[in-house]
Amino acid sequence: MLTLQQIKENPEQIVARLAVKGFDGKEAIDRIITLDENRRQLQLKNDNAAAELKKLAASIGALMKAGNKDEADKAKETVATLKESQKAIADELAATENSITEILLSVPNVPCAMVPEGRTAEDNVVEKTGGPMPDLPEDALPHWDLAKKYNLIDFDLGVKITGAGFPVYIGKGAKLQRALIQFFLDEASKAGYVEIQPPYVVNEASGYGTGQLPDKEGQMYHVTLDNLYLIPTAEVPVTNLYRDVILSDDQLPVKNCAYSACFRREAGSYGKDVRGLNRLHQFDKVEIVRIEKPENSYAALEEMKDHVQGLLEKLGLPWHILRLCGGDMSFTSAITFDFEVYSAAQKRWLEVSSVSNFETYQANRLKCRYRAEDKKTRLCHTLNGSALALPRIVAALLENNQTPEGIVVPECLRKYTGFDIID
RNA sequence: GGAGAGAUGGCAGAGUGGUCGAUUGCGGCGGUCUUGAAAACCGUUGAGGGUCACACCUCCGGGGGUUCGAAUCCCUCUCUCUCCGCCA
Repeated sequence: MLTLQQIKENPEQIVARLAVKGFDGKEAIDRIITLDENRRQLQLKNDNAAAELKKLAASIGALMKAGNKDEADKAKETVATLKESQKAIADELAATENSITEILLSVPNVPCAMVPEGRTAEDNVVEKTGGPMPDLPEDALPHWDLAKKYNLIDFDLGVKITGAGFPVYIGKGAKLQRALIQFFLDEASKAGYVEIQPPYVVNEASGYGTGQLPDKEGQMYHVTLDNLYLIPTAEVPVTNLYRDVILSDDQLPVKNCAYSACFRREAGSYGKDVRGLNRLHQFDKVEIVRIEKPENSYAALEEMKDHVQGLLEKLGLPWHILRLCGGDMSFTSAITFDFEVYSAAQKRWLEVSSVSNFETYQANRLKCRYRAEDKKTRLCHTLNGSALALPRIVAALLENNQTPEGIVVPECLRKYTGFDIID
């Protein structure tokens, strides 16, 4: 969530920037400012009353010790009335604070200055394109047919044992998965990311920390018996490692990577978007997470983009980078770049990575701070990105690399798969 | 699943109703000494709100209660640890 400080510093600018996201924040921001003024007054009243009560309690203690019971009893009476009025103030203060938090939670992050205006995915800006565009024959097969032809993935078996969206990878299909995971992790390590193996199940507090709760509750699998949630991305456990933490100078920047299976209910998805590997309830992903000082976060973002681009280049896939417009960005992001690869048989672009800077929005909820040079605590900037999500990479690899002889495995993966071709 | 113990500042660990936001040790920071370092010694060192800055207020796992007064007593929830059982 946004900080009160941010809002108070420049409310007009915040409202103007929120409009880029298609969010009308005028009312909320005005209300927050009013409530905050109110809060400070109540705080002052409350503090004074509390101070008075403390003094009285101490004096009663002294009177009792001195054996002056009458005086003490008299003082007790004053305390009783004062206490009642203090309680009323305290309640009002608490209510005001709750209202402020509630409104703050409903206001999305402010897009940074580089975010283009726009409402939908149509308005995203193609920033950069690369990779070899394959020239496939007309009868090229989509990946779901290839998966069947070479017995790599069995969607029906997944349905049998679990349900739609839970594919079973078999033989070279399974090995290809493992190879990609290993490749992505090794590349991340080379780039200086410390590998983390997190739990795949998190508690409620972690869900709130990264903002999946309360808004996106329906998107996570919930283990009701133990009130735990299956992670939708490793971002959740990894970022929450730094919840309620004050990082020292030598701990920054934090660069973590993590492989995890990801679980998403994807309530409301349908149609061609969910065919084959395009959208799954369980998939594999290597995530990179960074925690940075504010002044470094945009340089870090560029570094992350370069890293992801490098992966796609090594895999030899046609890619482009989209700078998401305000309307297509997530609630919590200040800026997001999506990477898409071209899946040549489906003849469509598939999103394989999303790299975002959350600035202090996520850190504020997480209470992830660092000790600045002036010894004060400041909120960190948090960033994350997929590097990369497997299913659509697999879809594109299968489709783009199909030949009459079989599916050619990219050079960079061969030492992990142990084979050059799927036939 | 059964039985028990516990949750206090970066860590360890005191504190069982009255200046306790909290003894002490370790760690961190600053200094003295030293060519430098170590050791020793001295000082300093939680977070949030509030203020121009002070003052002041809140926080001893969460919530509620008793009391003039609670880290300390009561209720409740959550979590952790130990032993037994089961098990990768």
